[in-house]
Amino acid sequence: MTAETPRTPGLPKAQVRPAPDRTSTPTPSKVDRPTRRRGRTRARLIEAAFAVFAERGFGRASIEEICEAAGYTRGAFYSNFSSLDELFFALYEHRAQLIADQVGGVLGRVSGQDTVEVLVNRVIEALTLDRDWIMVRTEFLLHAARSATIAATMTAHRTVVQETLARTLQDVVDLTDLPPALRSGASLARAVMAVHDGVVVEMLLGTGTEELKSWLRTLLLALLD
Amino acid sequence: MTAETPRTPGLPKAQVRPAPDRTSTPTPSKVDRPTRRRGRTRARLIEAAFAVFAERGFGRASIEEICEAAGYTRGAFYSNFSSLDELFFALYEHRAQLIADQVGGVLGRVSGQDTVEVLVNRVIEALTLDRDWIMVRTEFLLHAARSATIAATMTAHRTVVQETLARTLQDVVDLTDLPPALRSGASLARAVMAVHDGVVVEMLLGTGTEELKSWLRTLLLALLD
DNA sequence: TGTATCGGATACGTCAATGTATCCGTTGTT
DNA sequence: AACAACGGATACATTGACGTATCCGATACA
Repeated sequence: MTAETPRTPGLPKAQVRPAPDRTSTPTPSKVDRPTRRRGRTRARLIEAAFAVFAERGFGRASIEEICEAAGYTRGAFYSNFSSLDELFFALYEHRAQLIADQVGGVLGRVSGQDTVEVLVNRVIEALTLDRDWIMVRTEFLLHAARSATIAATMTAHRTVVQETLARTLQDVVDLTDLPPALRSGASLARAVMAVHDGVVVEMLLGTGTEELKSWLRTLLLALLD
Repeated sequence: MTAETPRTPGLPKAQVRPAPDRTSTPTPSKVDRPTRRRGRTRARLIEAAFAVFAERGFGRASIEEICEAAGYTRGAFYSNFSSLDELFFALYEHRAQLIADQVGGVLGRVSGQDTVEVLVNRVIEALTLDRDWIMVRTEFLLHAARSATIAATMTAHRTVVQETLARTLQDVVDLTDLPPALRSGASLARAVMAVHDGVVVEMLLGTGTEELKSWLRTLLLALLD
């Protein structure tokens, strides 16, 4: 009940199952590709989970609540995931990928000779300050703190972003005089991420986005200039 | 069952109840002071909650689990708190107070003329890097993100620490050349807390305490020197 | 168009956790 | 020492969320 969003099926195609032993591949393009409908359902559940986790928190979110928000019943959930943790994990990977792409997009190709200020502005532009995402990310961080496996996943994603940042910040290394320990793109990237992580705490306590961007700029310039 | 810690009562004295209308104060020192036993029970429940929240997370911790860890039954809990949130709140206030005291203790009186490096070392010494506390604090931060009231509480506590830091950092303002926006004890304190908050994220992902202190020192020196 | 199969819905049993109502031992007072 | 009140334990009823077993409509392939 109270479902008003999807309710519109999709169009399957193939599945991941035990593979009915197709010795003679009928159509060369349907080996184990997951069904279309399935993909949509998964995606919708993940999106709904994002909203619910952001609003209620992981601890207080129930499977049913998420399904309701997505316009499905628990049957759909259990058909796609085996636990709430698994969904949470999938959600994190999905969004983290988006973030990485975004950062990569904005900082993509280094534009040769820029001033530090210009570089800082691009970096700030690239870093996310979306409150919902920050909240979900923070919950995930807490999970990582309790599971080496999850921590590894999160670290891996951070590394991707960090490396992108490092390439951009490589230029800064020569533009300004930095303490020895910070004289590398990698360590500068690590520093920028730390500052970002720190500033973001204030966002959770109510500071507005613009104010925070300004504060972030101040800090980064103080550090890098 | 499985209780092996307290189980030893305390000694009452008075209570907060509707006050039996004592018009003629019998003994001038027992107006509404909470019972001794009560205080101990509360304290033990709070300590147990700290351990349980740190290990299992707020979302997965049950009231019973905490009572068990404290050596009580749920009866004791409901006699002292009305919800898990309330206990969590009390726990936060308790620990936050300890932290504030500690920071105040270490940075208490400013020692006149120190080098920036010495000041930074004292600041680092003062800032907590206790993993359990960081985790509980992060959970609380997430609650604050969803409740203006809780956010206000947390901000208040941060302000206390920030002001202590500000007094200490007041000296730095003249010792080094900083960007205009950072030329005050208050903004420097805000910056130091941001860096601290940022570095602490790495701790949750597995970086060790010493490594982190070193990294924190690097960042603070780069910022302040 | 027929049909095997897939994806999600429905219905059910289970369990852990909650909150309350009540009881009993302990404590401080007279 | 007796007593009144307090603090915590015990017992109980309730509920909400979970996971599973099964069913039905939709879909792709022949």
